[in-house]
Amino acid sequence: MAHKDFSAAPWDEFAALERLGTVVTLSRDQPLFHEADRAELYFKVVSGAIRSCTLLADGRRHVGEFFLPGDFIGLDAEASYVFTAEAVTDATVLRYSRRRVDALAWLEPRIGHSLLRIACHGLLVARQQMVLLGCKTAEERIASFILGLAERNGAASRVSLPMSRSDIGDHLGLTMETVCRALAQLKKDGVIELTNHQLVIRDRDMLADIAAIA
Amino acid sequence: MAHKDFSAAPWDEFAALERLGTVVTLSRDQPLFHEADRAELYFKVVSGAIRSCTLLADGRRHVGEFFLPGDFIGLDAEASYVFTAEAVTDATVLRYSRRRVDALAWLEPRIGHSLLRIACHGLLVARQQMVLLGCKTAEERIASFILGLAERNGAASRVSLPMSRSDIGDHLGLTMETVCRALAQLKKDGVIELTNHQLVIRDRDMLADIAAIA
DNA sequence: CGCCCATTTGAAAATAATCAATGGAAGTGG
DNA sequence: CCACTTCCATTGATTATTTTCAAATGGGCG
Repeated sequence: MAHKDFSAAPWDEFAALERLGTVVTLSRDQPLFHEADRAELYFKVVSGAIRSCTLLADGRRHVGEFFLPGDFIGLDAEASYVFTAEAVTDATVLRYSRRRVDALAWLEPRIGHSLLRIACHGLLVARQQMVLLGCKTAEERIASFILGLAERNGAASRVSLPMSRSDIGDHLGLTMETVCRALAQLKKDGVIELTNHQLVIRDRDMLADIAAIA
Repeated sequence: MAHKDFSAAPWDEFAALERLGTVVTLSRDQPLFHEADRAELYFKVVSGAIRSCTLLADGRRHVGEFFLPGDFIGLDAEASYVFTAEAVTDATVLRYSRRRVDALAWLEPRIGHSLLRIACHGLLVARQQMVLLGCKTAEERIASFILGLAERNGAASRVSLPMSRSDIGDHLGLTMETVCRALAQLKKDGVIELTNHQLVIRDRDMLADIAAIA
């Protein structure tokens, strides 16, 4: 699951791990790993954006998450990865040996506890996404998505949208066209300003209203 | 997240905890805890079924999970519960002091590791559900749901449906009526037999086909 | 400058939701 | 034990949201 330093404390331990990481650079659409690969590595995004994808047999695609700088990838894997991770844009990530991190977790309860907290936070996010997918209309989904991105960016009103409209659609259970129309509606209503990959929140309260947060 | 003994080993530790639990009995629709309650307890289902619910401001409801005998509830909570847990049917659960379990986890890495594995498995299930909600048609959702229940029941072909059609609908992002129609269709096609709260899988391969598993 | 691809917009079609009525099972009280 | 009541499930008809199909626009990059 994605994770930012929402609570500083549990990360002190991970700071010590940083230097164990190896830098990996990815270009747009390049895979970091594939579904069913043996999960031998953990990653942390340094720059750019990564998406996790799952494909159904007939080609339908689901984008589970967008990983942004600071987010960890694969910490929650079991034996194999259950999704493919691909670069949304050119990106750099740090690569860690899972074996080494896990060994540390056994020796040092604080590390293990950090991993657990990250997993639990991932579950929290996953549950919100399930509510979004299970209950919300197209416009509500888009509004929720924008607010979520803004929060991850320190509640800034300027939000970067590095991913394509299709990526957004596959993440929100909508088609590209529906994403466009919902964004156009929000723009028309003066709630957001929008250029292709940059967005400004003009009326956060209205946006939160539309998002129909639980 | 829900959890069964999908892998026996990490549960040996928990077996030792069993005797710390207190029995709680619930009657149909009775809440076990509410969203936003301080999370001071963990639970394990002994009999019956529990559902986790989230309500939007306008009354739309999402059922996150159905917890069946053997499943744990609340292991992944942060400070407060993020959903309400209610009895689907009359049920009995075991109640554990979270404080005590967590203390043990700090002392004993194996306990902590068990908690982590449960959380990761919860994420796995959550991701599958997001794919279901994000990509699948009504009939595919119902087929996936039935298969999921059957698996949790040891891949038996006889499956109990203790929950109402509305519960199923709110879990799958469908209305009660659509659930009925999809079930009727599967019945008509001879894939399942169905009486109100009991279901028999007649053609598992066909059902798996329809489910459009990744 | 021009090409290519992503995005946007429009019109038609489809899936699921809503509205409405009926059927049936479980539970209550006489 | 039966009649009654209530709630849940089912089925049908209509509506609505979103998808699909199609075309046009526009931005970014060579």
